[in-house]
Amino acid sequence: MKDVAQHAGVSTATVSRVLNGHAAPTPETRERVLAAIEELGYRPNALARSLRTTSTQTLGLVISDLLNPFFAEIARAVEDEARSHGYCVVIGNADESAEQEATYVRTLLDRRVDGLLLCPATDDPSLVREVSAGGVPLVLLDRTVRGATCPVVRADGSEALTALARRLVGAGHTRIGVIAGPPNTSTGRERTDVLTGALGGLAQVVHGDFRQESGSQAAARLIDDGATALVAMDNLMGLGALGEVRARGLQIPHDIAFAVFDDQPWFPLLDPPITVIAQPTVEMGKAAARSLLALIDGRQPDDVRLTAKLVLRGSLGEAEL
Amino acid sequence: MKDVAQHAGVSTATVSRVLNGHAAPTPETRERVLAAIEELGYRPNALARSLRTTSTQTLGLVISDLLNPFFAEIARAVEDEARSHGYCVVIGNADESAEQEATYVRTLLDRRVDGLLLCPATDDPSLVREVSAGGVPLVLLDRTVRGATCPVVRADGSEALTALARRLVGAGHTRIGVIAGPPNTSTGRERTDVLTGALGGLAQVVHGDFRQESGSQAAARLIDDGATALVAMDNLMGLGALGEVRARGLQIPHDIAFAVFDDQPWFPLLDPPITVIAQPTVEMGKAAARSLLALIDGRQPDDVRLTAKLVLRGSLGEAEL
DNA sequence: GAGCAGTAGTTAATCGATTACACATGTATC
DNA sequence: GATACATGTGTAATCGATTAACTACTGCTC
Repeated sequence: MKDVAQHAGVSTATVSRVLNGHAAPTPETRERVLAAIEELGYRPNALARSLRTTSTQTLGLVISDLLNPFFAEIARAVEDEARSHGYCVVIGNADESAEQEATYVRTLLDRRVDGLLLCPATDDPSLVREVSAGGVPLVLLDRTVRGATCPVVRADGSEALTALARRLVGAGHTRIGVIAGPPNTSTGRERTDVLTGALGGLAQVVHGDFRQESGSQAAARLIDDGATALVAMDNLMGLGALGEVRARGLQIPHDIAFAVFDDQPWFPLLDPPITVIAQPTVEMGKAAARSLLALIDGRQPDDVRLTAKLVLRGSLGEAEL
Repeated sequence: MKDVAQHAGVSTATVSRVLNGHAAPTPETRERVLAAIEELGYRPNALARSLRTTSTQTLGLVISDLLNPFFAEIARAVEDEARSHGYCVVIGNADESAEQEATYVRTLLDRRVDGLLLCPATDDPSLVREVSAGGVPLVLLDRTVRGATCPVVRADGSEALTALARRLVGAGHTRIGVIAGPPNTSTGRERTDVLTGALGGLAQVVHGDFRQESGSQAAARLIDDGATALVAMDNLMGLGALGEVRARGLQIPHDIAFAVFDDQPWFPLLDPPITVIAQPTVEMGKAAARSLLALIDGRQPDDVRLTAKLVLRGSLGEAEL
């Protein structure tokens, strides 16, 4: 910057004003400065700028698993929305581990992100409290924690799950296997509660960990126990469960009905196409980013609850008639 | 930091020394400083530290599309490897647009990442030159550019493609549709060249853009032109093409043989399971991160070429006998 | 022509860390 | 007892920007 100033025959203050569009420099000075910048190929040091202004124009996003297309889509949406407002997004991968999540959150805070989006790995509120205590704007995404005091953006699957339950019961299923998420996550618990509630006593629940492998194992147990229908509570466990169904040579929907919470582009390609509860992922990501930006702006955004929808495709068999 | 120093009755220099494990402070002073840090809940400002040390312990990764599971997996692997060496990764989404790619690269440079991993959207070397001119360590991943002067990490699919071609020809296919990547990407061009070369005059090539939609369109044209086999050059175009095949009610492999470059966890679940050329994505990501860290370390890593493998699963029909 | 307002630009403090150098103290050597 | 050397800590410059406070100049009014 000093070089640029010297080159243009002005002070660094003037260069800074040109750079930030401040209300001072003569058009003529402006030109000279811009020419010098161009000539020297100068680029301002964002670190120094941020140190001085205490604003990094960066949002932190900590998610459970980048490999989960659900989160990848969310990340993508957050990023799009943030960029359109001049913000960058730094993504942290917590790998469904509370410990790694905490590490990442702290790293992002140390780097002074202007705000944080968090998909909490567990519903333990201590990390959230820590962030809030630091005064950093925080929005929870997809999942919440006990006694959350910050805005939350999530999808509401109650209606869809109830509708799904009604169909399964109506079709005469009496042993319905539910491959649930971990009970210490809000989504894991709530989805399962709603579904099992709506199924009356017909549900058999096995908990997985939102990963593929746990899906196959849970499916194996449930099938062994005589389930005639399977509902997986997220797409990765759904993938695992499908693998198990295939491995056993069972036909969907003839031998077993099948549904998944979360849609994926390839579900329609299976034979039969898989019935799902689709979450508005892109909307969730965008809404969360908007809430966070509002918070950074000093406004107080409301919680956002978007609706997940049941999409019938055929894998439930007669339940879809 | 000043507060901590005051609290512990020492100077900021000593606090800094304790923080960085420097070879000076007395165990007793150390304790006092650590106690003060604990008590005040002090966390060092990474921006200030980076400004002073000119090291951010951060790598930049610019990829074409986070929603493409291939890149998501790479991102994940890069991140793992980087973290295990104490580095963070900032991911930028170029969306297959050269312009957005350039914007992102510059943003990352402005933030003074210690090094950059780039999956270039086109084979135009100007951006790479710009980065190199800035003296920032750079490694290319998956794709290269014309006359690249930096380390490149990629997968070599020649053998696999040749083997695939041999099988298709051997099975008597005479109109083989190739859904190719954009000709201005190194992977798009090379894979297509190898395959069409190996197919003699039997290939019909339609170029897509590595996205799902272009895959369906290309498939539609090729099927209209009488193709009896389809090979998609990446997983997203493969997904699109599969959709088109299904939409037309064609049976794989009876009506049409099908193969995709890139594996996906759900390919084995289709009926029949899809034959693919699998790239060692995790290895690619890790290798790239390692190369970049070596470069940052002042060493000169060699290019890395990993081998992609043909995985036969049944979607080629008699070509697999 | 003195006084005042307005404009363009400079000087220097500041953000929060790191680190070269200086200094004080204690120990070993002759 | 003087000299040398090691050790632990403090002082202050520095990284590269922003910006409040100040100065210099121009032009206008009375």
